[in-house]
Amino acid sequence: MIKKGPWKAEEDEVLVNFVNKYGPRDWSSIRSMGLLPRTGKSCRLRWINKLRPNLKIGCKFSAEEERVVIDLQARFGNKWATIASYLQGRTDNDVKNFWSSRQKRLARILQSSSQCKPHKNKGKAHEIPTWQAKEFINSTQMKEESSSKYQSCPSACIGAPEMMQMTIMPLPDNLIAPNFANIDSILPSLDTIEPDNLGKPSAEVNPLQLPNPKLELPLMPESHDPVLQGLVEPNFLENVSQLNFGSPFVDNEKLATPESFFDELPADMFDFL
DNA sequence: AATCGCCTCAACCGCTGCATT
DNA sequence: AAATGCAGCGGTTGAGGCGAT
Repeated sequence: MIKKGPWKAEEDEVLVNFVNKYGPRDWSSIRSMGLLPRTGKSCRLRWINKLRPNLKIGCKFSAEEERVVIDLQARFGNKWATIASYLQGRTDNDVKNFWSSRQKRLARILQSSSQCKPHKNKGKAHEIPTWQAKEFINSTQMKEESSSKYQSCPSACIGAPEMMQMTIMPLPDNLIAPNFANIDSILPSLDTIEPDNLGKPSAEVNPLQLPNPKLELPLMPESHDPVLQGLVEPNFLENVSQLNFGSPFVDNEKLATPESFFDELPADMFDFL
């Protein structure tokens, strides 16, 4: 009979003793030896995610870690184990959970911003009123039209004629922000990461929190979540107006109305941030 | 105080690649 | 070369906590 579900302290103890004695391998022998009625797979997962030494248990991702995950996800995609190898004390499960909850959060922001109905979670700090979302779109478009540096991505020309009639926030000339549509431009130093390090266990890679001259990621403005922080700041519109939402995944012809705009966006459009 | 919705986290599942037989 | 088992990875789900109403 194979046991599933939450682990008990006694089971953890048995598992730790096993690893101390035989090392983190031969997981299936834990069951065959009659030590635990768990699959080797389950034992391995428990060890990696909870019992392994030097894990950051119950510790939220710091702003720095969040920034690293966001940057590396843009570069590597959903290679959670690879990303986790750059974060000391974090597992692929941690990174995966962080990312998926962040995605849900962003998706909900877009969703609530695109619907003119009362917000279910009133009071949440990251809510965006619809009017803000609309100006968000407009200011982005105006930026596209007014700045030649965004012309490299024509698909950023989003919106419809009626949207042009909306109030436009003036764009301060002194604002400087990276062109997030080209994620590589904000990841210059990642080019220097040695490929040989990718995929290795964190103990073998230079974790971000250890001295690593080759991994110096550019700092975003101080924030907990760079996206949400930017959205709730007083200068929200000024910030978002700097963003280029050009995306190869957006079919411009479908973006006929402000209402349809958010529906057509890929859920991960904010990944550029 | 009760309810609801969201968030986080732990654990499982399915799949793939690799090593061994 | 084929079969098998194992390790590892990414996706998904469910439970519990927490804050807002």
